[in-house]
Amino acid sequence: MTAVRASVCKELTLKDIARLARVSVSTVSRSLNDSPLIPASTRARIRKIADRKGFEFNAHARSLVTRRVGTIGIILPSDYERFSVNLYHGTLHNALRDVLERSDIDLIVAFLANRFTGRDNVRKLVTRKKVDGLIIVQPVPDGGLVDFLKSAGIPFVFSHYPPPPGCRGDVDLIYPDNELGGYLAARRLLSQGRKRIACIAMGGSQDSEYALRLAGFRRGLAESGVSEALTVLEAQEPTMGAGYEALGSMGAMADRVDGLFAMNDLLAIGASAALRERGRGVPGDVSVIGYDDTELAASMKPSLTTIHQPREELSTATCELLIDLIARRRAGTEKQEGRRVVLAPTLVVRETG
Amino acid sequence: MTAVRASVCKELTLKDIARLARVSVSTVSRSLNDSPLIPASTRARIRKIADRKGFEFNAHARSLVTRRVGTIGIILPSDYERFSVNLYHGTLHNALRDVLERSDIDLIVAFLANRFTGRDNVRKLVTRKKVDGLIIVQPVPDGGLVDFLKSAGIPFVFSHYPPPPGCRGDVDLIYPDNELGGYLAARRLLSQGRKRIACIAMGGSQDSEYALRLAGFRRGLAESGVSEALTVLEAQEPTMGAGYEALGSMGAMADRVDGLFAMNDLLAIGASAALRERGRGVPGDVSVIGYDDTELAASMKPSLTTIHQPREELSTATCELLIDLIARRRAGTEKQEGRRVVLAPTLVVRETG
DNA sequence: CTGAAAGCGCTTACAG
DNA sequence: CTGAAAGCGCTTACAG
Repeated sequence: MTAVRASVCKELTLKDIARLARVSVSTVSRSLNDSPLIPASTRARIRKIADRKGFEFNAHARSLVTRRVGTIGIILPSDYERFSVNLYHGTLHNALRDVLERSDIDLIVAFLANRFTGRDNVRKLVTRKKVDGLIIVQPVPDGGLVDFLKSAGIPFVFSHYPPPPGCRGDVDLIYPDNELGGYLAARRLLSQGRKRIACIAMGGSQDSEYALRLAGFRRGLAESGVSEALTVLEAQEPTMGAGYEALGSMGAMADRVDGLFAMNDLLAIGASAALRERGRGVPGDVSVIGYDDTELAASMKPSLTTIHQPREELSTATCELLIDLIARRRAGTEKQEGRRVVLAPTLVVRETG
Repeated sequence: MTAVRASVCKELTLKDIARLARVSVSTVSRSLNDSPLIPASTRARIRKIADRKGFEFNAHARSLVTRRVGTIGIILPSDYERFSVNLYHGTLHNALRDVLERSDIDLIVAFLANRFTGRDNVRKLVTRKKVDGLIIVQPVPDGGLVDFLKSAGIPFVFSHYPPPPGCRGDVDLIYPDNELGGYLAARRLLSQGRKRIACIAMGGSQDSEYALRLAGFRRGLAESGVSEALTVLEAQEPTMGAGYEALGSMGAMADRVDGLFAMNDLLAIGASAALRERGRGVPGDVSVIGYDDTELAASMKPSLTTIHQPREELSTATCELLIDLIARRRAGTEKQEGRRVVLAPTLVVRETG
């Protein structure tokens, strides 16, 4: 312990500043916290001394009494590190970080459970009081997690994933309108006069994101009575390779199709490569539309027309809601629950469709 | 305050556990910290009670006295969110998180400075005592940052970026051998009998990563006396678009070149697209090699031969060193300084070269 | 407006 | 082996 102390130059505390300013620690504390009790001139004088010395509050001492840390937790989707997931969620995560940074809030990043020890990270972070609130980028889980969060009284917001079927009504969710996204894709293909349309859905997946996109796409086609013509291909995973395979599995039908909607950008890119290999031009012969508007979409040659996920609004709305919930909790204000904020995606027209 | 308390079910403290176990808080504290002072049977009994109640230490109270939090900070490169940077650094960051997760260490992620308020995040995190150590994924900076970290006595490791020219010798750096990577690329092209070789360098950049790769590439060519034949193209930024442009800028020479090394995967992919558009087959007419082995490299059609960055070793070595430094600091053990751990990249042969 | 004092929930000499 | 007590660095009634 003494060795540690020795190696550390100056562990500045309120007491030190108080001594320098010839006032009590109470006054320093109030001054640096901008208490109206202290005259502005005194505040300024003390602030100057603190700044000159590079003083910062010890976050632990402070949190112990104020019961807040200035850190929030972000829970990443469990498959965050898969390329196909990371491509979209990485940018969503960046957007969340941007918004939080604006409010000068620190950010602890974790998965729902530790992937090696299996520990429940959420309970750990919450019970140890390491976070003031949580942004959970995961579908609302069935188990007791939500009950735990509620009983712990910690603010939390679910972001990105639509409510699963039978989702409890007492949690706050913010997510993009996947159905609308699919619908926009259909309208676009139809507006280009495409008739023989295929789409690449995510095979065997219960994942409602993709299911909703497909439903919206179907609705769009149905409005123009084209739905009969729809060929649905099933991809095994949301990757370029799977998109390439899916297109290949069409066989000769691939030579007739003139419009293609893929459930994400990677599938669309893979399918486009397969189309080109068959001698079918994109967008000359076939219009191709992806989903997500990942950064790849803009840089591909030809660049990919796609459905833009409202990342910015999603991040902003999520953080603002959480920050509001944290403030309300501190104020003791009763908070309403069960918000459903649904954000609209947009069509981004580029070269492929 | 009372309102807050009311909404919270049970704020379990050591005292509560002590009451339940009919012992003192000292005994509970020692038991849960596995102190050998307490007989194993007592420890087990108390541990069981704590677990049943879902007790966890209040991290703030604990840190206040132990002077450690169980959180480390990762400082991201300032251009982390650019696609070209994120593609590699996102996976490096994931790898770092994996290693830390294994040790059950929490992780606060930040940039060197807050991009909105301009605040120095490192000083903030360190002075407020929010982190036990720092992994800095940034070139060693000139300013007083390092001096500050040293005077604060906080352990830190610079990861990924090679030491800039004139870098101070008293900091620990772990990074891949970029020169070797370039060399490997040259050897590969030569082994394929390629003679008319071009490379896409990063234009106008002082960035030594790219400079070193180019130097290694030159060395490789020189060994076979082919260096005269080298055409160096300058890209403006490390993107697909820039790679495409760079290749285009070769004009008719593009029809003669038979080997191409690009300073990263995106440049290679963009250049390959341009080559194909000119009717030059990859790898039939031209062998193409990228750098980084980003996840895109494996999924492209044709898949990209590239230099694999030793992300895993880099992450492991970085975290292990930092964890060791933190332990030594606590133990008061004198630590050596100025380590330079250089990791070897490897050639990953795929379809393009 | 200002300060002395209690207290947040832990750990750890110190005394038994 | 066990516990009472001091102390980590803050905030905040409370009293002036």
